[in-house]
Amino acid sequence: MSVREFEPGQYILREGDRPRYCAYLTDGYVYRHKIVGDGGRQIVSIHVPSDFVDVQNILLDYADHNIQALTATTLITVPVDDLMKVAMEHGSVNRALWRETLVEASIMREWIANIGRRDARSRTAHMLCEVALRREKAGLGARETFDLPMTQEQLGDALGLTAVHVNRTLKSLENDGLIVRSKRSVTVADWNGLQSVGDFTSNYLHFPPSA
Amino acid sequence: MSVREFEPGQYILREGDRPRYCAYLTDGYVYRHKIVGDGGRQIVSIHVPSDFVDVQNILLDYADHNIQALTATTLITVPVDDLMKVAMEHGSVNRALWRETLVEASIMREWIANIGRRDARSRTAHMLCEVALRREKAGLGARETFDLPMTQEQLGDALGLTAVHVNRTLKSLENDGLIVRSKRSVTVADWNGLQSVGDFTSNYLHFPPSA
DNA sequence: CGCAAGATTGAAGATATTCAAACAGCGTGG
DNA sequence: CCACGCTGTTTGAATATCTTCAATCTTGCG
Repeated sequence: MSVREFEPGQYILREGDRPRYCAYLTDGYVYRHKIVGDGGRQIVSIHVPSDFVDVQNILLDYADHNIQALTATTLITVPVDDLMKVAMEHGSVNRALWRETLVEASIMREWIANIGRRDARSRTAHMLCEVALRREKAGLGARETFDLPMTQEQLGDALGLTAVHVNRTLKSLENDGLIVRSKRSVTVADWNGLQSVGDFTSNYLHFPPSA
Repeated sequence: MSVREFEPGQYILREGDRPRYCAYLTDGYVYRHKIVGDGGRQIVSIHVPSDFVDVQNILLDYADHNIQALTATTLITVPVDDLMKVAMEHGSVNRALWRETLVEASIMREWIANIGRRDARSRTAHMLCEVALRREKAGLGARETFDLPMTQEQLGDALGLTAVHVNRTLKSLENDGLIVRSKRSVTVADWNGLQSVGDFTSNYLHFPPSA
């Protein structure tokens, strides 16, 4: 295995590529996205440190989506074949990796519901809650304060909205005292309120039962 | 393992339940869905015979979504523990099951993109193409003709639309000669056209290379 | 300083929803 | 056999939400 650094915006894997490495994210944000016919882009997942970002492709012959660095990131990469070998020899590794992909799938289901059935305000609040909580659980600081290094364009691509509408939505959340923005960092001013607006519960994240 | 029959609408697993069985679908349609705060429902996947419908929950402690029979269905169920035991002892079973969950995850990514970035017409066409092709690959007949036993309400829940809008959208596709409807079955009148409107390519389904 | 990328705002327009009503198909019971 | 009721479909009109277009403003940075 080896440590690799990526620049903001740099592609880690492109759609159609054959995955060779599996990567564990130690620092920075990474996201996956797909491009649709009219040129639109949809971000399908966001990753925080301690996520595996390429197990999804481990058993598939080619990538069905792009993986890109959002910020400067550090990844630990392991050749797919080696990882599979270890997984096959050690049931616990196998189960852990598999479980990771299942949790990811659960998050994707929630995204489908979020994008399909919640309006812009609720949808945006929901996603802020998710990122906040996943960062907190990864030991990256309290849920109330975190850097959200995404442009409004990128947020729109993640939420199925336009950048303009994201702007108005964030403003609305801020006006209601739910969040505070300064530059590109977000502070949750009212966690319960945000959670309520976002119709958010953390069940789907399948956090292991805390000790 | 045992064979179980379900009535249309019957729940196979409910959100919050502890999954005990893993099921292989031999006959009928099954779908998964989540309920959001305002009572809205979002279908997050549709299953055709030859799909495993409960591997997603196999390593998770409780179900994060509901699984429901769309039509009368036949499932072969295997206790989760037994299946895991077999998977741990046989690498090929392990890989096959895992791969199945990864393909499902890929389909969910496409759904996110479909709902997030395509308009109603394109979105609807895309889903028709997906179901048509998955049925065909499962040996259930040519892609051009298949029963679509979903109500427009259910279609709406799958597409993130209202039933009313689904109705207008289907009419529009029919008026353009892309599909023909009679009762609740759909015929694809112009596969290439539908595929084009739906911005559909089958890459994300990860069909094994045909012999 | 001056550029470039991103954020913000307004106005107009498109897309989808909501509400309401009418209609069709189908199984049940008289 | 037909009436009834139920579920689902279809249609229209009004409305809400989100997008598009375009301009202005802000911020970071060479």
